Amino acid sequence: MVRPGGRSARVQASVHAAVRELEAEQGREALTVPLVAARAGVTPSTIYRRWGDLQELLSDVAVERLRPEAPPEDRGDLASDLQAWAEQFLEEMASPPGRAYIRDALLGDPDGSNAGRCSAYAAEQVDVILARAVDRGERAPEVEAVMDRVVAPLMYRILFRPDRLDAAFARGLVAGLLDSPVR
Amino acid sequence: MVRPGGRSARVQASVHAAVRELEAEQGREALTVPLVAARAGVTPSTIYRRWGDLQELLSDVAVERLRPEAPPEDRGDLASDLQAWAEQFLEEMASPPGRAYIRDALLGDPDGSNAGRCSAYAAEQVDVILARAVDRGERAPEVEAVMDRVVAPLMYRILFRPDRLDAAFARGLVAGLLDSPVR
DNA sequence: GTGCAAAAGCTAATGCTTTGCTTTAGTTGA
DNA sequence: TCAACTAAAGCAAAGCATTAGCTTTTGCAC
Repeated sequence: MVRPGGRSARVQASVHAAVRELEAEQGREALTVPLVAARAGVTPSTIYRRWGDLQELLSDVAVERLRPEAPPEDRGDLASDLQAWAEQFLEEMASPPGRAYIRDALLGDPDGSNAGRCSAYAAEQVDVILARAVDRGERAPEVEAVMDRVVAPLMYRILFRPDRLDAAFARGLVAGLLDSPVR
Repeated sequence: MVRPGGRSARVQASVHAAVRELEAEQGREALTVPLVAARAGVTPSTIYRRWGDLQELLSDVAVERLRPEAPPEDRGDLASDLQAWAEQFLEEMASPPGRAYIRDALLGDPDGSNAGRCSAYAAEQVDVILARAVDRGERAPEVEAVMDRVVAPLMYRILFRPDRLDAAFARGLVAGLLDSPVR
C-alpha cells in the first residue's frame, strides 16, 4: 500500500532537503548515507530501506533538479524559439553541476525510469515550442525529429565528448534540422 | 613514474580477469572489491589504491569489453555498410549486457576519459566505413555527421528511452542521413 | 476508537574501506 | 653484475558504511 501523505512525505522531503543542503555545503563527494540521515533527522536504515543506497537517492534528487522550472521563452518564431531553447539546454546540461546531475540521474537508476523522466522533460519543452509554432501557422517538425537531431547529439557529446561544445554547435543542429526539406 | 611491465602488468591482468570471471559466474551484483581481490590473488588495498573503488575498476573493464574486435564488414557500398554497422551497434549496445557496460563505463569515470574512449571506438569504425566508400568513389558524409545523426540518437535512446528501439529505427537514421542533400 | 499494516526507529553484527607501515620487485647508473 | 632508489604490493588494524532482526510509531480503513 502506498502512503503518499503524513510521515512518509515528511521524511522524503527532509531527506531530499538534507541532500541539497549538504551538497551545497560540503560538496558532492562528502555525502554519505549516515551524514544525510543525521541532517534529515532520520535513521540511516530508513534511507537504505526506501532508496536502497546513496546512488539511488542522489538519482532521485538529481531528476528533481533537472526538471525545467518554466516553459520555454516565446520569441515569436519557431527557429528563434528552438535555437534559444537548445542553447539554454546545452548551457545548463553541459555545466559542471548539470553534468553531475545527469550522471547521478543515470547512475542510481536500475530500471531506467529516472532517465526516462529526464528525457520526458526535454520532450515536453520541445512540444510546447512546436505547438506554439503550429498555432502561428508555421510548419514544424515532429517532436521525435527534434529529439533525434538536436537533443540526442547534445546529450551524446555532453556524456561522451566533453570538449568542443558551444552555443554555435547547438544553433547548427537546429538550423540543420529546420533546413531539411523533409521535416 | 609509470611501470608498464612486470608485476604491475600482471596484477592489472589478473584483476581484470577476475572481474570477468566473477561477473560471468556470480553476476554483476555480487561483485565486491574483496571478492575480486581474492580471486585475483591480490590484497584489496591494492585495488583500492590503483582504481579508487569498485566503480572505477568496473569502468575500466567495461571499456575493454566495448572495444570492437573486428573492422566493420564490407558489403560493397556505403549504404549497406553503414546500415549493417548501425544495426549491429544497436544490437550490441542495447542488449542487457551492452547497456550494463555502457553504464559502468560512464559511471566510474570521474574525468570522462573512459567515455571518450567509447566514443572514439565508434568513430573509428565509422571512419573505416567512410574511407572505404571514398576509395570506391562514393560520396560520403563526414564522420561527425554520422556521429550526430546515427550514433548519438541510438545512444540517447539506449540510455534515456529503453523502449521502442529496433533495427528499423537504426536503418531509418542511416537512410535519413544519406538522403540529405547537404552531406 | 479499534485493528491492521506500512514505514520508521533502534541496535548489534557484518564486512567493506581506509590508512600507516613493511616488504617486494622493477629500474637506473656505476 | 651489483647496489641504490623508488613505485607498487602486502599486511594488519582501525573506522565506518551497510545489513538485518526486532520493536515502536503512525497513517488508513472499518
